[in-house]
Amino acid sequence: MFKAISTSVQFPQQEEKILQFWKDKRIYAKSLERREGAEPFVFYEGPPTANGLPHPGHCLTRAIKDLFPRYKTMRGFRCERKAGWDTHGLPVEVEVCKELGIHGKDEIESYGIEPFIQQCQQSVWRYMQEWERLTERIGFWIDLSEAYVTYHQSYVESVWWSLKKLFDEGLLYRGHKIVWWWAQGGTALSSGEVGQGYREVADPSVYVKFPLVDEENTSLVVWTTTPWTLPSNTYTAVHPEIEYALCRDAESGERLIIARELVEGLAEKAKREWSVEKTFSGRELVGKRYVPPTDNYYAQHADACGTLLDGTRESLYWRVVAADFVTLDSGTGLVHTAPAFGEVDYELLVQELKRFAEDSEKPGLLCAVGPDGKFTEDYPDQQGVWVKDADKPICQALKASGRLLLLDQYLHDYPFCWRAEQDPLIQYPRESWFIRTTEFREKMLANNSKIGWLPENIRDGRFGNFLESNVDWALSRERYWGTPLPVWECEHTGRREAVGSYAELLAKPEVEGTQMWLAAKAEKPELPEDLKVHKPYIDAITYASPFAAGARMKRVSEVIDCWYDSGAMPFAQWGYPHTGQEQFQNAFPADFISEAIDQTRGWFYSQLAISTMLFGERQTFPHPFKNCIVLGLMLAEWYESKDGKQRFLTEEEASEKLGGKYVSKVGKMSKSLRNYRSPQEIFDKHGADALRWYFFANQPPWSSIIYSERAIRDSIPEFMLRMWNVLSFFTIYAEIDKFEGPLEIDGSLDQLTAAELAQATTYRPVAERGELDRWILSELALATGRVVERMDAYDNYAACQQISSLVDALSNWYVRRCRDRFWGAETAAQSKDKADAYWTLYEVLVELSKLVAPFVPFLAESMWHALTECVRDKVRESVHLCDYPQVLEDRCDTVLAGRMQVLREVASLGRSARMDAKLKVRQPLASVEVSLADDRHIDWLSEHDEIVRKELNVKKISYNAGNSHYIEYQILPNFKKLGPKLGKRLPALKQALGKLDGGALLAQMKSAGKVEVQLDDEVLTLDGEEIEVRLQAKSGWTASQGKYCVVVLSTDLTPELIREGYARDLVRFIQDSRKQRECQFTDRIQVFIQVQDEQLKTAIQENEAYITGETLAVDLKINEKVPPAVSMTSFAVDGKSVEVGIDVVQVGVS
RNA sequence: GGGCGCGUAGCUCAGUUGGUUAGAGCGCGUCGCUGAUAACGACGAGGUCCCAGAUUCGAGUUCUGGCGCGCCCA
Repeated sequence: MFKAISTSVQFPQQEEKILQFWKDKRIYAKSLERREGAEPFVFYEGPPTANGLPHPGHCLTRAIKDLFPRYKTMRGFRCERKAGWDTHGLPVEVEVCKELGIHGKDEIESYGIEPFIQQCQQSVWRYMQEWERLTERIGFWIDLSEAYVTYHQSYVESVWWSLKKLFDEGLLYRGHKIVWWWAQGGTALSSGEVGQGYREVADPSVYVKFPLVDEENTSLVVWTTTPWTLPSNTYTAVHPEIEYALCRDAESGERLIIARELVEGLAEKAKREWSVEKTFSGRELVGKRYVPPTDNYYAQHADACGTLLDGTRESLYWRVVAADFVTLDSGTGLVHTAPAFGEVDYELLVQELKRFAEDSEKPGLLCAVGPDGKFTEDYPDQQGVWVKDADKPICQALKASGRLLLLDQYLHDYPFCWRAEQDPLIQYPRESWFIRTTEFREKMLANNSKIGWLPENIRDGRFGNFLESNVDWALSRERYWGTPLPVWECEHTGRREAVGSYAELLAKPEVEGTQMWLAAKAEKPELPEDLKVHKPYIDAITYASPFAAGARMKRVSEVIDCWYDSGAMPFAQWGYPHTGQEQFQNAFPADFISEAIDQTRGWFYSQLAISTMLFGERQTFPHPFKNCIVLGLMLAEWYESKDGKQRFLTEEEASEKLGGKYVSKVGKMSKSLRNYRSPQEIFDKHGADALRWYFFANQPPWSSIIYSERAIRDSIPEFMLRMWNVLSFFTIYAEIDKFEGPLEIDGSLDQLTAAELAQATTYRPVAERGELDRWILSELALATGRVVERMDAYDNYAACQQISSLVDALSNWYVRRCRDRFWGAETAAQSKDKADAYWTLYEVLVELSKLVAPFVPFLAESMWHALTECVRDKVRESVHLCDYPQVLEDRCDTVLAGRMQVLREVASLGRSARMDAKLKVRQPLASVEVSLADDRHIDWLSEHDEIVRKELNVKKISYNAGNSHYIEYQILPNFKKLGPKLGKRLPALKQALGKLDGGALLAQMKSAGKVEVQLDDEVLTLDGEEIEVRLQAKSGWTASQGKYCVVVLSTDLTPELIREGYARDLVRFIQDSRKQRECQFTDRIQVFIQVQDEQLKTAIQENEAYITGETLAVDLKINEKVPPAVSMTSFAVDGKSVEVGIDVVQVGVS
């Protein structure tokens, strides 16, 4: 038996109950147990950091990460889901510094590294609870209790193992690199961090003259936006292919060298008159020596020379060199090169160094700036001055010495520290550790080419390009809270070795320093063991050097980039290879991962790079992941007052506080602006399913998604509520009719498949049921097939569209057209048709609950429970323990689908035509005529149009194809078919067909099966496939036209039809009264009517049986005495007044 | 400056190997239907499919060059 379910439902509360049910009954665990031994579907969780609050963007990733594992589990795979947390890195340190009120490395060190990292370890769990709550609330099933954690000893040791492997293969090395340097914080920043800090600023734009040494009164003109780098100038770069010009200044007579193309523009800017004396290629400039803008280094090294490989002599500094990176986009075509402060500049120096012989003097790295960002004694003029503060005095000095040609301002984007917004970053040379990823470029590309990227353009676009321009991975960080680089160095020889685990370290000869950890632990027993593999404890451990007798091996001081931690996750989550070898083998590579697009250079790369380097012996790509959905950016939507004074409101708040005067805004989500609402608000107001469905069904996941409360709210009526209403409808009548459903079945039940349901006594073979039943079951089967196909291709968006249109078909056609089958007086046991209707709707709902389970898991569970309550102990306790629906091929009926589509169009056009004629549907009409483009379905339609007659409230529908006098027929060529055949003659054919009588052509086609058309000198014969018939109602008729047909209304009304319409109006009014009186569906009533108008009275009397039947009235009391308890309400039917009152006489009679 | 993506109705977006009448949802307005419905249906916008060229019998769709926006990177 079923219990009626109310249509008013509070999804959020319902979801909370489902959460509790899942927890109490261990449903997630059971869903895994059920798949024990099944083929695995491997999912990797990209670890979030738990030291910040989760925001709406995380909801999307967590939703999509849940969807596919749920789906695959229902499809029969075993999908373990291990959670993970990213816990290392600069953001953690910065948070802790904030709390402690300290800034910069000096202060950390004086605070003490030991207490500092202890704080860091604590800090990473700050928002753990919020994260876990979000994860659970959105319905993301993942094993949080066994989460991997990047600071755990086993994880760190896995990372060490991998680094040792790279070290032993010569892939981990120490070298120079120009990094983005945060001088105040004393550290390099990762590219991701730098990217967050770009801001538009105005920098000085200076054009400086570099006088040539060997040509009097002639200067190179060089441009820079960083005057502070001029004291470290080393070379001037030109492009060998670009044309340069020697110009003469009309006034001063001095000669200047500038790229030919830029002469005029620059002269104008400088307000000078320059005449070009001659031009030459950049190649001719190469090697020319010049005087640098400041003499700090020049004074000492002006004539320094070295020996080249070919034995010739070359000056070390201040000459023109060739470089391909020089362009004419800005500047002068001559580029000031300071290798200490630019990556390309540095590269140029490296190239230069290669030209010199092994034993020669070589150019050094000129760098007049210290790591603190201040000038050193190498540039005494500004010693101790912060570089940016030196721009002005340097320009002044240049002006004084006559070297300054032009001073201007230049607007451009420049990076600042993302944590300290006032601190500009500078490029600066540092020694650091690198991984030789460039050696694996080809392999990484090959690996990438096999990955199933969604969207596909990531492979050859963003990600592919990134791999193409791969540079060695700058691995080390001069920080504290991170995986320590496991390299120990001999204090005498400088030789190094890597260590793969803590045990391996302790097994080294003459180990010392372990007591530091032991002492800390003794003092604070609560410290987690994991800290012993971190700074400073690990730094304390030394051992005897194998390279020099008596020397000690000491660890290098750096920690590593935390991106390496996350990229090592495929094996480190198991502690591989020290532990978890089997788990690793079983869960590598992943079938599926998903993160937002910002992970392209982050987790997607770190995983691919590490895996490619480490598991190169694997012959089959891709690894470590096969498919990856790259999610779009999540944008915030908010409302604000027109003057922008009140911002970041919800729509409700805005309309409340600001009246109508507000505007909506969309923008990037920003932590500092706090322009988004907590996900919890959405969960409380609308529920997790609404949010999930909005994410899955409203756009492909890789397009950017606006986190719009309104849009999320809209997904409730559009889809969820519609489905819920159908469920509610079913249960209301199933209860009234005592439909037993699966209770009829004595045999075994499990998950209510078609085969199980077929055991029921009143369940009839589908083939024996009516058109509508067969149709909706066919729609279900067809939709199931398409959903599975799309989901297997990781295309949730298209899958959702299939589900949506299925629910629309169910609610707006099947149920709508079947309602009276459920209202009949006979019970389901008595009436085959009624039983068919129940079984059909029941089965569709059961399968639908499984179909939507991965998408809206809460709603699906509620549906499943409502549908299975009566057989609870016999069937699976959760829809998530069921198998995903199978496509029942024998139920797919595409012919029926096509016919029903025409039928639905007839109904739709009929309503449209009625609208035009201002004839409301309650007014019955004698007939309509339907003109079809072809006669394929005519017979079927004539037999099965009862549903449309009811829908349109007409007595008769007549059909024709090609012989209606209401219709004009236009014949067009089928362009697709005839295009390749006729080519240029197609427009002529179109014209020729247009001139002929369409009706006649159609008749010809009918009788002969072909038409003949005169085209030029030729007669073309066209078959039915080669022409297209287009219908148009002739003017003057109430008609509506669609894709397949035209519907023409007969608007003639007889008095009888009019009276019938009156009766329907009355029924409608009585039903409304029942509703207002809150009558039960089965209550019997007495109807009192006071009516004077004779026509109306006749109408009521004539249709009494109809009226009482529809309204469950015992009888109608017309113009009789009304008991005082009955209140009368008057209303007008077609302008004729009538008073109606009702009284319940029998409660709940079924 | 480079790479990638996007530009279609008031808003958010679909638009399948090119086929002649370009769609959906939302919002808004009007009307209608309704004893499942907080729903639903119909009608309304008269769309320079960002612009310009090219290919083609035919271009929203392909190619080239612009313009604008977003993201990533310099």
